[in-house]
Amino acid sequence: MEYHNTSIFALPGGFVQKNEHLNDAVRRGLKERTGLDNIHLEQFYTFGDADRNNAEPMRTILLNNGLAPEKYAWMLERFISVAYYALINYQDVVPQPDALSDSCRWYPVNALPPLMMDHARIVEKALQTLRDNLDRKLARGNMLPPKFTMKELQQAYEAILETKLLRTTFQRRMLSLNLLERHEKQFLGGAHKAPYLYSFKVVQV
Amino acid sequence: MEYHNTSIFALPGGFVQKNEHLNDAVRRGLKERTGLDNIHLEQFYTFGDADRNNAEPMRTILLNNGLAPEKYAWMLERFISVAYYALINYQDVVPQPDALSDSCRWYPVNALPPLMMDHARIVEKALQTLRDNLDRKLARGNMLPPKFTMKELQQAYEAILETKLLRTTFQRRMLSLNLLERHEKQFLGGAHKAPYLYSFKVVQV
DNA sequence: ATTCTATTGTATCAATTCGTGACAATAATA
DNA sequence: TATTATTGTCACGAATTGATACAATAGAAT
Repeated sequence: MEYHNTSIFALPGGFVQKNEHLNDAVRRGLKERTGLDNIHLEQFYTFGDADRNNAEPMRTILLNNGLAPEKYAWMLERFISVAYYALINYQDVVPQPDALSDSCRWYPVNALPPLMMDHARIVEKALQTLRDNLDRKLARGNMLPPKFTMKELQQAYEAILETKLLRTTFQRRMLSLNLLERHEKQFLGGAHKAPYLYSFKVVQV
Repeated sequence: MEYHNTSIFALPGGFVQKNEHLNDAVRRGLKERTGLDNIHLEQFYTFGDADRNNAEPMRTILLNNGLAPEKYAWMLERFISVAYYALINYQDVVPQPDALSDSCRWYPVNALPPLMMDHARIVEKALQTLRDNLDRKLARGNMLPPKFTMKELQQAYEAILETKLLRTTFQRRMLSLNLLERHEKQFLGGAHKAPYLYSFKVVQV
């Protein structure tokens, strides 16, 4: 997300209202930027160093939006950020900028613009959290369609872990995890045997 | 921790000062209650429901401490709690109550008094977090002395996971994790073969 | 219709890891 | 010196994993 006329890039975020549940505030933010609703959001860390807030960029942002910094003094103060990620299919979503920003769009994680404050660290921590114990996380995520092929599942793993996996071993392991339900075959592919479709079983708490 | 004359029990906690790092605030709280310093603290979740704060018990606590609720109105307001745990040897520590409480002591997790607000859920979440991927966590914790026997290590696992583990398998697995360094033997035990001492290798980032 | 092609579901087999039991090697004690 | 409980390690079958092979297709090309 880039703020108006500033070349300052940031992760999308927002403030929690006085009587709003923290989780609701995050859902609200997600809805505003993406239109998405009913998405599983995973809280992964709370960043609370006092010096992570930098009044300067914030002042610049306000000024470039025609807002008097004195009137929005609270925005320049120190705040604590509770960070969340969601797993979605980015092709389904065109993110919308908010009033302060002129662009909000997807970037590959390895080609992010320089981010303000400690936002790069936040991305790092999100990836780290996501990568360990991926199995249960993909099931709760919203990255794959309700029904998907084993190949799509494998590609999701490979994208997140940034490694290649062996097809047969992967398939055997996935099936043994007992998280998948097998459905009818999918016929509309190429000139080859059609794959089964799978879905995640309803969550076993 | 029990508040003065109230039968209200709570996990020890505190507020973050305006210019204090979040992590420092937690360290400060730990130091005040336990005298412990340089302990690895693991942040595990941030609890932010708006209705988790309940003004009533807080008002009772203030009144029973001779404090006027009007003067401490901010304490009755909604706040967000960032939760941390640490792994320590509880026998090394006698926790100290603070100004508002008349006792602060250890309880077995399965024999906790009824806790105020959502503190029982916080304990639950801490245990859950701790239990998965225990291997790396014990190494960073401060539960075991710098050098310990394989048996002590196993007992730590068994205490946390609340299961019995097989001695041979456990030993083999621990050694294969490549986290331990073996030292000289320990001679002061009973009438039997003396065990080796081990320590955790310096953290491999 | 028939052949061809790429992908998919499984089977197979060796390599590795794990569960289990056995056993020899002690420190202290009697 | 014998006794005793605990420890380090080995041994062996069972289970899991890595790697390769191969038959079964769904559609395209002939």
